[in-house]
Amino acid sequence: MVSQTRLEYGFIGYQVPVFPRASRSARVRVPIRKKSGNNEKHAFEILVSVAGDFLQEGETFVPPNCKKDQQNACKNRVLKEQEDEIQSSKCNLSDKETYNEKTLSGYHQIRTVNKFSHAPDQFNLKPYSSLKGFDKLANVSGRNANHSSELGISSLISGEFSVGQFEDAGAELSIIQTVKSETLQPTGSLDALEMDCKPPHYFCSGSKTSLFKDWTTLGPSRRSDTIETVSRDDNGNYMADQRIKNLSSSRRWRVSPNLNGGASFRNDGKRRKIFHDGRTSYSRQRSKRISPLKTRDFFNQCRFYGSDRGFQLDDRFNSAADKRVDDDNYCAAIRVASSVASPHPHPGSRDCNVKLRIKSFKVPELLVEIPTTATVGSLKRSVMEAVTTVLGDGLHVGILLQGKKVRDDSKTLIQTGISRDGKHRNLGFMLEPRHAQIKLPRCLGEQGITSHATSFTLDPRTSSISLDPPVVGCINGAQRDHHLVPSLPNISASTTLPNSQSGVSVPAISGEALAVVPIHHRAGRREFVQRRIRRPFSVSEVEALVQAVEKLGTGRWRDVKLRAFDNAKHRTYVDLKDKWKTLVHTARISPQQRRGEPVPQELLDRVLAVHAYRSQQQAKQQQLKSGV
DNA sequence: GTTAGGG
DNA sequence: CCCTAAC
Repeated sequence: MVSQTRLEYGFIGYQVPVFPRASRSARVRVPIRKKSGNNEKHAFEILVSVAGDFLQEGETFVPPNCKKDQQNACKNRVLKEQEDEIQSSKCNLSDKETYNEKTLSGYHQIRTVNKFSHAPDQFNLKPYSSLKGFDKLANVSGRNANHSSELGISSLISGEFSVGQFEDAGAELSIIQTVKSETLQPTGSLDALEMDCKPPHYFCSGSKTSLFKDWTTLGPSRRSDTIETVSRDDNGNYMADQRIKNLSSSRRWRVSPNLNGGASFRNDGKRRKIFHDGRTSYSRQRSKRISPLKTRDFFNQCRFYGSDRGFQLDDRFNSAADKRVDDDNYCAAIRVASSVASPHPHPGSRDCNVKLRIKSFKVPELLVEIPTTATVGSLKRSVMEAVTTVLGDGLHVGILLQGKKVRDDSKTLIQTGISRDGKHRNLGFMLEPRHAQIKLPRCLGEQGITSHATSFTLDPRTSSISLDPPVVGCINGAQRDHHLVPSLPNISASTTLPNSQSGVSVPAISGEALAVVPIHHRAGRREFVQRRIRRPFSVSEVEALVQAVEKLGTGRWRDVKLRAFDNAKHRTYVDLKDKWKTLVHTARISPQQRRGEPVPQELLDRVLAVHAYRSQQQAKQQQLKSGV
C-alpha cells in the first residue's frame, strides 16, 4: 500500500472587489502519494492552479509558506503556461490588455488589469490549515463576517471544494462541490428561506485563466432587497453577482444537529445520509469544461465540478410578487415573475461588457393546495418539503430570451443576442430544478416561461406534498378534485368479513393527477435515489384500502392495488401493505397516541376485525400443519 | 415480480 | 417509506 499524505490548503473568505456583499470561499484538498518526492511541489501547483481559477481580475493569490525555489518553479511554470495560453489561444482576445498587463506580483496574479470603475483592492487569499468545517468558511469573510454568520441556511449549504484523486502527473483532478450540513431545523416559523452556495465556478480546466462563468451569491438575508446581476463579457470570461430578492425576512433556518423540525425533517437516517454526504446527494454537479485553452500535463485532465445555487423563497403568499389564490380550492401559488431592466453601461466598462440587473428570479412554480382545516404549521412544513425536494436536486439558472429558453451554454452572449443594448427587457432568469427536467404542458406554459417550471401540490385531504410532473396533465385544484375518491356507500359499522359479497362499488383511488416523485434524473448519473415524498394516506384512501382488504384479505396486495388503487400511481402494493400494517397498529393503540389525520374509529374497527379474522385463519392453518 | 417483515 | 430475504 502506498501511504497517503493529505495536504490541505485552503483559501477563504476574500472579498470580491466591485461587489462588496459577495464573498467567496473555497477549500482545496490535495491528497497525494507519499512516494513522490515532489509531492509538496505538486500539491502546491495544484493549489496555485485552483486558486488561479478562483481568482478574478485584480486578485492575487499569495501561497502559504512556500519556499523560494518552489515559488520560482511554480511561478515559471505558471508564466510559461500563461504564455502558451496566450499564444495558443484562439479565443479572440480583443482585450489584449488583460494579458499584456498581467504581472505576477506576489506569486500568482490573475489579470491585474483593473477594468472596474473603482479600483479593486488586492485581495490575498489566505490559507488556512484547520479544515474543521463550514463554520470557518462562513465566519471568515472579511467585511462580510457579520452577515455571513447570519446566513443560516447559507452556512448549511456552504460548499466545499476538494481536489482529489491526484496521483502524480497526468492524474485526474476533480473539484467536486459537496454540501456539508447537518440537518435542518427551523428556528421558528419559516418565513424566509434562503440558500447560498459557495463558489459557483465553471472552471476553466487546468488553466490559469479564470473563467468564471457564473457566480451567484446571496446577499445577507435582511439587507438585500433586490436582485442584482452584473455580468461582464470579458472575452469569454463572465462573472456575475446575483443577489436574490429578499421577499421577506424574519426567522430563518439554521443548522442544527438536533431535529424537531416536523415530519419532513425527522431525524431520519436516510435523510441525514443524504444531507451529510454532499457527494452522494444533490450537491453533485455536472462538470463543465469550457476552456478553449490548451492545458498541459496534470492540469490537462483537471475536471472541475461546481456550481452555485441560491434562491430565496417566501411562503407568505400575500407578499409574493405575483399572487394567485383560488378560493374554491384553497389553492395558492407562489410566483415570482422575472424581469430584467435595461442595461446600464458600466462607466468603466468596454463595449463588450454587458451589465444586467435582475429584479427577480422566476422560481419554479409552487402550487400549494391545502384544506382550511390544516394548520399553518403543516402548511409551512409542506412548503418546506416541497422546497427541499426541489433543492434536493439542486437548482440551476435558466435563461430566457424573448420567452425562449437559451439552452446552448456554449454560445457567447453576443451570439445569443444578450449583449445588444436595449434588448434586455426580454431577458429572463429562472431557477430550475437541476435534475427534474420537467416540462409543463402547454396549458401551463404561459409566455413560454414556465416551460421548465415545477409545481408542487398538496393533497387537499392529506396535506401531503408532491412534485407534479406536468406531463401528467394540467394540474390545478379544480381539476384535481374530480379525481377524488367517489363517496363511499354507507356501509354499516358492523363487521364486514372478507368473504362477504357486498354488492357495493369498490372505491378506487385515482391518483394520476396527484404527484409523482421527481425521479426524472439524468440517466445513469444518479448515484443516490431520492427518498420518496411522504404522503400520508387520506381517510378516503384508508377506506378504500380497508374495503379492498375486506374483500380480498391480506396477502394479496397486488390485487388490492389493482382493485382499489390502480390509478394511484404513487401507491405501490408495498405501500398498501405497509399502510395496512400501520393501520393495525393504529387501531390497537389509544386514540391519544395516534398521530396525523385521525382515522375514523369505524374504519379502525373494521381493520381490527379483518385482522383478527385473518389472524385466526392463519392460526388454524398453523394448527393443521403442525397437528398433522 | 410479489410477499412478508424488520428498520 | 425503505430495504430485502424469500418465494
